[in-house]
Amino acid sequence: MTDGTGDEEPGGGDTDGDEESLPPAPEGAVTGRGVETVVAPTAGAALAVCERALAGDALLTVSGRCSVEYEGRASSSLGPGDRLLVCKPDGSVLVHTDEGQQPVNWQPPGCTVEPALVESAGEAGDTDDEAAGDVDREPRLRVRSERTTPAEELVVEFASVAQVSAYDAVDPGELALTGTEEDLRERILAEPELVEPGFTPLATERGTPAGAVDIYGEDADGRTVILELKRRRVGPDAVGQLSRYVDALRRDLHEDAAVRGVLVAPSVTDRARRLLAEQGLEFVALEPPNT
Amino acid sequence: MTDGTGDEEPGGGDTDGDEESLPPAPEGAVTGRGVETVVAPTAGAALAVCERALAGDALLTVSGRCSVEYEGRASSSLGPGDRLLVCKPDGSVLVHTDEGQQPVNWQPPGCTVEPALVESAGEAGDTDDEAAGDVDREPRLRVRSERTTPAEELVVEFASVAQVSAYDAVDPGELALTGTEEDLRERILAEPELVEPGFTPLATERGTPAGAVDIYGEDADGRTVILELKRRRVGPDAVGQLSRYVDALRRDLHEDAAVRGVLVAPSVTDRARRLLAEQGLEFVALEPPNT
DNA sequence: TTGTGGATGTCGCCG
DNA sequence: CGGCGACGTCCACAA
Repeated sequence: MTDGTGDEEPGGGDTDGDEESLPPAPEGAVTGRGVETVVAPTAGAALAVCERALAGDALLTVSGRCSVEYEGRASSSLGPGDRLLVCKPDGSVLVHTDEGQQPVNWQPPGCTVEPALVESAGEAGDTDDEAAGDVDREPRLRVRSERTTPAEELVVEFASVAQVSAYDAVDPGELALTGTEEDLRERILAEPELVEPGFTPLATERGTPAGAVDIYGEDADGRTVILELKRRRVGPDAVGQLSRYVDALRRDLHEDAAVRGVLVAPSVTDRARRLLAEQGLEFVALEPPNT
Repeated sequence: MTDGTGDEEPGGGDTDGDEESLPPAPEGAVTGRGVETVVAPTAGAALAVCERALAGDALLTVSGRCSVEYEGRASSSLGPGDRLLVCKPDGSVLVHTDEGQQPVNWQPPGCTVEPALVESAGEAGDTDDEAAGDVDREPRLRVRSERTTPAEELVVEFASVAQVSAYDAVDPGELALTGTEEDLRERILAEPELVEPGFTPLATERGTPAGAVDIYGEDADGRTVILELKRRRVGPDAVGQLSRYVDALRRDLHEDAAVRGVLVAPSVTDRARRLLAEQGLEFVALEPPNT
């Protein structure tokens, strides 16, 4: 399936037989162009779509009222709210609220993802009377994701599922990005005089005891020059980085003061400029090509 | 609308009248629990749902075959593939492929989002014959997002829309997170002897010419002590940070060698430990509470 | 608006 | 697997 225009239902993609009894598309499912969706599903129907998506390496999205618990490198708890859960076939999990570019909770690629039905939560201070609406005392959809090294667990429990979708996504596209630090390096290697007249690059990624230097070379007088490149305006952290490399290389070459350190970036903050001056380091304004 | 269990259609939420002629829900739309969805829509139907979602501050998701162009701080181009587009009511835009936790392209909150119909792309080396399938020579859905400072533009053009959904999400939830650097600070302020016997915190976020110090205090002998806190294992960058603060404070206090610098973190890499030793700085192993 | 540093940062590369 | 640094990093907070 490479043209994505057919009406194949997700979940039936590869019949590896590694999972017995994949559920059929639930009643109310709408399908087309690689999508299988149920709006306002029962918890059971939502579970069925989840299982079919996961078994068929489809992109799973669930919209609904949910709570989220995370435990691992840190711990977090998130009360009920309407959110979008995305589970990718590579094991990534995202929980997005209606705000912010970043997910409120997540799990990196490579995680296990296990959907299940659970009896209603009834955990944190629920009002036990029956006035809470039509979602209590019903089975709920819970999606649990886990990984190791480090051990991390994410649990999303839906009080109500607004929509569940499986999308059989095929993506051969490769992102072509320009304007990166790598582009800046290539620009300098092609035109070393952009740094200063007589500058000669000798190596990239040259190793020092403190790490690899972006560009290593020498100036018109034969002095060693280290370049630290940044694709955007730099602050104090970049100065510290350059400083470490210069110190390490001076020590390594056993000849003090013969190593110049140059920070190459579009611009520099005041504090960073001061730090550069204090340490006898230099700055050259140059930005990466963007086309 | 606060319970999210009704069947209100998104897009009709606030009739501010600032947009004339909001389109009606297109034919084939399925609604329920705050969701309005069309599977395999025409480009026109997809546009209608997009407009209704944006006008009603709903979470908009579009699944389909698309290409993506970005230009701004950098530039990128992404060829056709099946992806998930998410547009949030705060102006965030995400383009997710089937892999990776991070979006392949995005726009931060505060952007304008403008959906439109365009005549088929026909830009990059298309085969102009009619064998390309049923999506060419048809109007296409294009979503264009823009912001200023910096000027950035993102354009997503769909050759085929598999599904479009508007989700009227309401989220009052607040994330409660523990295990952060802030938690580590509070732990130290509550039990300063965890750093060393006789340590006395005097201030947090104390300013220096190099920036604010995490914890400022003095040891049992009355010497000034600076703490730099990290919630996880630290590398050379954290040493550089601490070093800057110590240097700045020594200069500021006009009394050399009277300032101790201590890095407090769960652990430290070899290289960072060496850097600490070289600069006469110290390390204390301590991690943030995680519950 | 800009500067500065934290983050469950994520991601890729390399040893 | 860990170290290291880039990233269109995003993000909150302070000046």
